[in-house]
Amino acid sequence: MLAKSSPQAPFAQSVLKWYDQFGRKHLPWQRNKTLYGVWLSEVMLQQTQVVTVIPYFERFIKTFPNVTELANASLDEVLHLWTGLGYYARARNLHKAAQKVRDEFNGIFPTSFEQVWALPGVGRSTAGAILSSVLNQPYPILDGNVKRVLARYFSVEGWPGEKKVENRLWHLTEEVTPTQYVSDFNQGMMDIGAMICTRTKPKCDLCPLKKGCLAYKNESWALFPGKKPKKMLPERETYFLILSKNGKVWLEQRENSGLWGGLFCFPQFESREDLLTYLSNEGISYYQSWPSFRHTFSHFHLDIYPIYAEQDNIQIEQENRDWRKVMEKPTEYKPSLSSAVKYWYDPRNPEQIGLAQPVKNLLMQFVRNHYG
DNA sequence: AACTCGGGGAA
DNA sequence: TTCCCAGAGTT
Repeated sequence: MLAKSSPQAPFAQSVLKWYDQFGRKHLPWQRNKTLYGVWLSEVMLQQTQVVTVIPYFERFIKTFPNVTELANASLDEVLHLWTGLGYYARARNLHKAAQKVRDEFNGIFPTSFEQVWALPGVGRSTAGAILSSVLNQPYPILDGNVKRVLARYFSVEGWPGEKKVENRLWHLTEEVTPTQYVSDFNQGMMDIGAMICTRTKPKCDLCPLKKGCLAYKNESWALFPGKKPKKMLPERETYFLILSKNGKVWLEQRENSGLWGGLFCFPQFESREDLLTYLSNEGISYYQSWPSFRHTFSHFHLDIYPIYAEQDNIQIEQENRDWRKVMEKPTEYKPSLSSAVKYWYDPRNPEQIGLAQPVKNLLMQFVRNHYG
């Protein structure tokens, strides 16, 4: 649980000395450190690179200067600011945690490890990162950087996704983390992982830890950490209906869990036939297929087939359009999402809502075609 | 223990 | 293309 090493131990001392000279000390969340700001940055940085996070962090801090303002915002506004960052459960948990701090801690961010760990979206590593960074509390961390540094230094075999390997790495980071100067040490470990002990072509000649590093000694950095067993990503397909009405577009809000949870999306159909049947039943006969594209998630490929249709000025347009015959079989329309909220989105006057990245891109395409 | 959850940078 | 990133929650 707690750090164990002496600050004078060679490992800790090497990291601390290197950090003093070369470490990163001016990232946006490192100036005027607060528990709120560092918590926000740590959640954003989960599975997300620093350069990607920076603009999102700046917007969040500007919009929500403190945890209470974040708690009092609507979830839609939070998701709107999170749009494009991915892993949207982080945003939902962030909002929930802010309300917990507001309601249970009187708006004061908690300072005990157990209380911070109990916040939604905060695991052991993130809790340790927050409290060590801001308050210098002696908790070790274990993110992707630290895993890579330790796996190489100690030649830890196996993929860190396996529980056994992860437990071994947690034990090692406890052993190596000093009981003092933990803030600088943890930041130093992450900086070494990000700047020196990189995934490919590590700069071992510049590494303060090369003296005791087993991978350096054996020239085996490429073997650590062990790789995730790769498997074929399944392929799925979906048909987006981009239905225009008086310059607005029909969106549905997805349910608050699962993929793109809480975000707004075009109505989806499992097949082209289903979509065209719906249009037919609505008396909409003009449509056009937009170019399909592939959107890849962490666990499957999604081939998206956008179909654009409009239902304004139908009678007038009727004569100038290249009409197509669509299916006439009457079928009940089943919403693609059971608890979906129907919503007419005005791209000229957009509400503060969350949009999945491909939806956002298609809406930009719509605006260019329709207005521009 | 295995699965679910995004999007993008880098090679 | 493939890998993986300041991981956590659910089943």
